[in-house]
Amino acid sequence: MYSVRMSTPERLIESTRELLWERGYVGTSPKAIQQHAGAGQGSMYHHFAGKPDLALAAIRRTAEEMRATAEAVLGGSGSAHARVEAYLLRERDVLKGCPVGRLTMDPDVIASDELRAPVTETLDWLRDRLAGILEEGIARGEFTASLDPREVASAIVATVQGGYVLARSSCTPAAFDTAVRGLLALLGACAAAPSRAVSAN
Amino acid sequence: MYSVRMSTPERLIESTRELLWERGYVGTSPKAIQQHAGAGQGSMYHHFAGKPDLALAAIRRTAEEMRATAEAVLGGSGSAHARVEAYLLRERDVLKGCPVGRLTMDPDVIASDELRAPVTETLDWLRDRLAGILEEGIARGEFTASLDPREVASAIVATVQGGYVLARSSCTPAAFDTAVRGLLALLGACAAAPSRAVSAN
DNA sequence: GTCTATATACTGATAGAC
DNA sequence: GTCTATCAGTATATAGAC
Repeated sequence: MYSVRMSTPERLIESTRELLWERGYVGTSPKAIQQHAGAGQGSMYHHFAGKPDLALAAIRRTAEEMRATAEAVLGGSGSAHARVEAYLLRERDVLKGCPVGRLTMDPDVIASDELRAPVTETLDWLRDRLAGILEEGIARGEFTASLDPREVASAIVATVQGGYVLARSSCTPAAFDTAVRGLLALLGACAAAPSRAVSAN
Repeated sequence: MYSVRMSTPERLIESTRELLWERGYVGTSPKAIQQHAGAGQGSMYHHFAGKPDLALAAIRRTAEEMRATAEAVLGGSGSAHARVEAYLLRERDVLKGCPVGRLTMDPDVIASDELRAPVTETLDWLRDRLAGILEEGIARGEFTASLDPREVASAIVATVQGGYVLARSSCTPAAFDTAVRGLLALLGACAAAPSRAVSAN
């Protein structure tokens, strides 16, 4: 239930965001949204064409927020490794899963080009952003040049998405952290050998 | 629609397995199962107590099958690295997602200890199996001893689960492969330096 | 903008005939 | 074992009063 000071469309969008995160698109009914938002049926259908329309607004906002959250960490200063590490170790509501990534398991979202678009764009953006940082890192001699930045970036995003799966499977946020530490250990081993880097200078 | 030679309970379980894979628990109705199985309402409720009971039978079988499929690759001969690589590169119905892992995004599955148990057990088993293989690999000098087998095993499972997310997000199986190649590249860089391994012998 | 009434189809199940 | 009938409740709206 949101503050009365939030407009009805706002409350509907925010309620939809929460319910989509918690129950997915298939598991979220207009009625549940209305009750959560404290809005009537007519009110919802006055402001939005229907469930897909409202979901689209909610998904777009969630996607945008996720990009902003990631950018806040990835756009920081520090070495490439430090920024990737900061991204992986940033605080997360691990047991709730990724509000964007979970939508890929929703058949009705995947079946709709419109609903899927913000998901695709966000994960693509994240992978490309990480790839750019990794490329910088390679150029600076932080990582061995043998790494393909795009492949490693994909592995990073996948580890995070899969980390949510492991955490939810075992009902322990620690399972997420374990996977992330495994990835960081592998990434750390790809630091360009210091001795060689030094001798190359 | 299954062969008439399959018993009704069998057809119901197999139909449930397919629908759970495709639409999840929340998105799968008893009616849809019955139609897919070519069975009537009464028939389904005669053999199973209800939707959760039937889903449990289906999930258990899917989990068992996944363990068998993984074991067929992981139990093979070859170096630890080769077996992990074979597991990661094995053929998959990538765009359909992981029939076990996708259940972690199903609120009703996660909320039920009984339905969640086979999921937890399977992913735990897979991580432990991989950890054992990695430990072997470290003992044989294939990987640097600085790696924690359990952490890396978690990262491997997570990359696979997240690979499905990336593939479904972009509707391209290649996205899965890209993430896997990234992980394999990182893992390859953790091969115990050959020169040092030789000099240590 | 919000409300109530109404509508069709589906959900998940029970009852009892055959 | 399978079938049809029935049921209370939900899903996803539309219509029209206020």
